[in-house]
Amino acid sequence: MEDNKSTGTLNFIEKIIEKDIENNKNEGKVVTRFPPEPNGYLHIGHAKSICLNFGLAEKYKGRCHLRFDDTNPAKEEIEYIKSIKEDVAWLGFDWGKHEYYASDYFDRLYNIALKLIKKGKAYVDSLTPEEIREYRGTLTSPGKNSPDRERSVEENIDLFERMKKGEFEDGKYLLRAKIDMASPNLNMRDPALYRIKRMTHHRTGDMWCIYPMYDFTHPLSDAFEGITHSVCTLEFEDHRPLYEWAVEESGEKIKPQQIEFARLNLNYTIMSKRKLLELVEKEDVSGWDDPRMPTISGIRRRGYTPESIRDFASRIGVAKSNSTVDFALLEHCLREDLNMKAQRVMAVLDPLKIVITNYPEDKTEMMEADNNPEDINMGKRMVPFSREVYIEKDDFMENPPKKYFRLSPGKEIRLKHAYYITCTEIIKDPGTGEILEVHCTYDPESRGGGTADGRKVRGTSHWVSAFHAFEADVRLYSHFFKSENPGDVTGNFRDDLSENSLEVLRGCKLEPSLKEAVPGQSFQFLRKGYFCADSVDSKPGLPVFNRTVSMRDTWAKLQRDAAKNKEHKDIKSR
RNA sequence: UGGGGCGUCGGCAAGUGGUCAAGCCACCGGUUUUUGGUGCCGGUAUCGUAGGUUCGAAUCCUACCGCCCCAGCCA
Repeated sequence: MEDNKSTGTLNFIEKIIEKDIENNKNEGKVVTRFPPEPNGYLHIGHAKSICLNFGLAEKYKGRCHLRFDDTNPAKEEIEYIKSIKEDVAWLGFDWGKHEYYASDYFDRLYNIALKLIKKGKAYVDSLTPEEIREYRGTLTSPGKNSPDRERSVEENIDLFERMKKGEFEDGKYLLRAKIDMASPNLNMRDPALYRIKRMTHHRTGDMWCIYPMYDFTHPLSDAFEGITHSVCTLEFEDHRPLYEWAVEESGEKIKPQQIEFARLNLNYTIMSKRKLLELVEKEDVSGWDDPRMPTISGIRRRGYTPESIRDFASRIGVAKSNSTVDFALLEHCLREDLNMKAQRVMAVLDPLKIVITNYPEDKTEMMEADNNPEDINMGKRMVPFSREVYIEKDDFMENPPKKYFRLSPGKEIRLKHAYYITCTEIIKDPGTGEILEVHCTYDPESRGGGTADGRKVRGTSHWVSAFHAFEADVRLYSHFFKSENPGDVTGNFRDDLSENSLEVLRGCKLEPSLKEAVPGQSFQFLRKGYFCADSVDSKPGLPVFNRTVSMRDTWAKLQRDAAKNKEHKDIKSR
């Protein structure tokens, strides 16, 4: 991971590594790994871990392995492997030839298990799952030894081999480590090493009837690959003694060191694969890549950039305290990145027609517009202007409040890159009173958006020529959950699903250049936010846009605060 | 009542005995602005609590308090 952006201070893992390098531990090598289980899509929390592990390898000139922890055929699928690889690569990391599968180690793992049995460090247990639980004891009382604990080595070997051959039904026997049933650490009370699961594995097929447990597989896989620093999340802290036991007993040369850090929590977001799967299965979302999902594929489709995610990861830091990061930080990182990169473009999402009465009816002018004022190298483009244009409905008010400097009767505003216009008349539906269109006059001297007399025009609106506009759907996304900590109150996170996290706007008026938008391409819709052509639903010449994030909007915020204050006053005066 | 962790500004997070307790996000002011965007300037903590050690402690010691994780043949 990059240094903490401004200060270059090291996080606690970097400190450990630098000390290890100083002491020439592992000959100064740094090898990390990202070890997903292929049973779901990666999410932003995984991104933190990916950036950490690959970042560490980059920083210390080592390498980072991508290893699929595929020891449980009941939950894992090929589809997930594909998506995981895509997501890691999209984030900008390259594992090169170091793509591994725990299932590739099944033979070696089996042999080490045999070795443990021969050393008297493992035994085959015939207790039922219920009995095992009873024998384990509780948090405050020690467990007791299984009657099978002193089974002879010969008998253990025989039974284990027959487990492998598939002679027994699932659950009949279990290979357990012989450690200490009285350990205050429950993980050390003779943990399971191998269970019988007569099930087809997505990679090894029907070759195996027994599968190794995580606590056995993980440390040994690390050791096999020469991992020096095995970085995982806090909940594995208790497993560390077992991790070290396994590495030690295996006799492998490299002794990887497990280091735990706090996983990412984000407010307004859930980060559990189980819960995300539930959203997919119950069709609360369109799929794993629904733009509201915190999955990497979801935020990618939403329009987030890999750079912004990496920046986010570097800013949140790495530590051991359980913490919840403010979603606003993620949005900030995104805006900062897109501000420099996204082409500016004009799109009217909620159109109101403006007729410029003193502008020739059949005239079209091409107005020159900056593609990005932050980067002149992005050049300019020409935008057609004509007698009738659309502006946003909320850029006009018949009876404006104080400090409203958009269009209103008698007021003059600037149409960005075009002309000053002054409101002269409001045309309403005689029946409903609804505003149908607004008539204005323009100042021909203000072409391009300024005048020689230098008069100040405070309001500037974006616009689209009615004649040249093309229509498209735009999707507005907002927080998926209405509470910061979904499920906090009722215990069910789905109760906090926001009912308006997706708003589809039909027939938005877009400037013609947008017709050519490429799926996945990001734009700044001037004054509205950053939008991205949807990579699934866009068709050639007919893009659909997703709002990635809105612009910061101090005016809207002022309005909200004012409304809130009024509400409070109303309540008080009652 | 067992074991393992964690407690520094509203949210992250530096700091590991010695000038004013970094920085970022958020928030609040001001300024610039052909995006009420961006940029720029400024503002906002005495470190879970209570004792102790010391000339001096967020940093050391003691005792409390609070929060998280662990009793899958899941990872």
